[in-house]
Amino acid sequence: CDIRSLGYEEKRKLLATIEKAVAFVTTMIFQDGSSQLNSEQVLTSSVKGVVVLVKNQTDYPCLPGYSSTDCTWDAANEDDKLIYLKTEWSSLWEQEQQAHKKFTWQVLFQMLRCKVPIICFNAKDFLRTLLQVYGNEISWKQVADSVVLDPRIAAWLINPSDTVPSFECLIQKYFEKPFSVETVNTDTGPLRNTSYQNLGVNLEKLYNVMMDLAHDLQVQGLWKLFCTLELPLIKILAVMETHKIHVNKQELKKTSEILGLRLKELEQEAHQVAGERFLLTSSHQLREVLFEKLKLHTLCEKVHRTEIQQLVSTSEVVLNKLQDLHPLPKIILEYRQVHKMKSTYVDGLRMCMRKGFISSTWNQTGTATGRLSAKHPNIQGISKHPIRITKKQYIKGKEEEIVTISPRTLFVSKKGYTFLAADFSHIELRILADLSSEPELLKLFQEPETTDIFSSLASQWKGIPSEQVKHADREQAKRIVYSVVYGAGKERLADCLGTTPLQASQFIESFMQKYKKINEFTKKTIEQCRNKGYVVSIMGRKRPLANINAQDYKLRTQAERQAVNFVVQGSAADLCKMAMVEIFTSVVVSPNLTARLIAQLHDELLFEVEDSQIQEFS
DNA sequence: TAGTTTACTGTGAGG
DNA sequence: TCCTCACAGTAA
Ligand SMILES: [Mg+2]
Repeated sequence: CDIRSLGYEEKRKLLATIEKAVAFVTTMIFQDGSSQLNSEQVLTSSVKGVVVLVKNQTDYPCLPGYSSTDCTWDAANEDDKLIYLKTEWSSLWEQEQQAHKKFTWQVLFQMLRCKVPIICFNAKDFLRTLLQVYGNEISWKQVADSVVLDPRIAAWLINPSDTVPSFECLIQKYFEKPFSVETVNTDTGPLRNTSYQNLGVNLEKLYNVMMDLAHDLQVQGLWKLFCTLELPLIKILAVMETHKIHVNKQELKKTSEILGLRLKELEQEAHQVAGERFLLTSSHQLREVLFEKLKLHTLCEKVHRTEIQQLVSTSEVVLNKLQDLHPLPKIILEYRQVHKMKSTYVDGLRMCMRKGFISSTWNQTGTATGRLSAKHPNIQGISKHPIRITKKQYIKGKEEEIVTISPRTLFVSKKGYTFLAADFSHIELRILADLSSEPELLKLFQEPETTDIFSSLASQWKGIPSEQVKHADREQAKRIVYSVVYGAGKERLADCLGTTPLQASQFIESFMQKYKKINEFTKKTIEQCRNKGYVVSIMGRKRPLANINAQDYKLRTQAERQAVNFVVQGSAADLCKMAMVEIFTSVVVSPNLTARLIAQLHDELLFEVEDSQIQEFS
């Protein structure tokens, strides 16, 4: 039904029906007539309305106890209602339209409030759009209270390596019966009968595929992970995406100019010492200058090569080794640092800016390990370290000024609010200690005198008193631990530490000797993966690794490293998500806390907290 | 032909 | 050594 044709009594009845529904299957409709179920990229055109299939059948197979045999596709229940809710109004001043608008959000509000599951492909986009359209009528805490199901996330839990690009792909892969998606692209008229029916058919398919996936999740022991972690996260991310972070626009413009000037200077210097003009940003051209013209690599033992083409690399580690041979590498190193800062953190951020604010897009199904990822901007990858650059003061004459630029300070909290971060301490290493039961490592974590795990580790490993552990020892211990655990070879570790491969191999050997149980853990993990074809994290998250039994050595050993890495990184992701859900929920249920979650940086949560609530929130 | 799009590659920031 | 995203150059 179209709610515009309903009378008062019918509207009242509809709201009552909604209360008693078993599920809502829904999609947004866009201006161009497409929906979230079309394979073409959405979000290019604005939202026009929402279509909801209200499922009312009483013999509905309840989710946890679902068995796929009672599900028949053609039995679209007659009690089911398909409703269209128009969310955009051309002329709001007409009283009749005002009434429609009010009723529309009453329906949507009811759907969110009544805890009946809302099934939606890309549910995060749906919830975010509701918050954006009804920002004044619906609060973020109300959205956080709703119950949503997203089959895309279910599919990703079953196999995190394939991300399911569209609804069509989802149907092809997971729908028991081979039906194709009905094309719904009629860009004329509000909703013509044909497209209306096709949408109904597709929503019915969406419902059924969600049921099938729910069953699969239960069979694979992923149901609890899905319900307690991933589903609540959908709402959290939707709410996060509606919160805008203020960035210092003037500062951004100014630093872009300063960095641009410095780049010009460095470019000049580079051309001068190279004796020719070339593009400093081109690794190909730089390689020609450094290695074909100047032949610097011949004066240096064992230089790193590129992955695919096996050419001599121009990466930071190589340039560091070449520093004493020629002035060019040092100039390039600084150029790269300044260029990265300008292109990614200053100009890149400006591109993401809308009216002085930014808001990242979060991807819940983009990683193979269960982590989140962010883009536009990638707020998880903003540089921590400030850089110092010398700025020539042309106006005042010969004076030089040193300015420091730190990308993170470009983000500013709202007036009266403060950024507050909470993070885990060495979560991956703790998980490793737990999973391996390595006694020496466990002891270090349990000892109250351990203030810094890597310092203690360096002390214990090298047998030197903890007071004598230097910063370099700590850094070395840190690198060795993570490198060895995830299976780095001696060459890679040597590159990483700046030592010889021989020394690196001795480090690996001595580490394995001292912490035998860690080595046993990696062996056991690989063995389990060989037997089952997949590895499992603490919360039961899975990663199938088809190459674990491959003939090809390179592919097989890669799968082995991925297996070990997944168990640790994936388990860490589980715990970080648990913390995220728990802390977010505690803010939602609090009647007075107004703190907003800004970002998740894997093991760190960043909030914006009202100044007067910092104590209570902490 | 000139200009745009796409995929791949190398590099470097985060964890 | 694993998992990401952004940017720039290059060739198709
Ligand atoms: Mg930390």
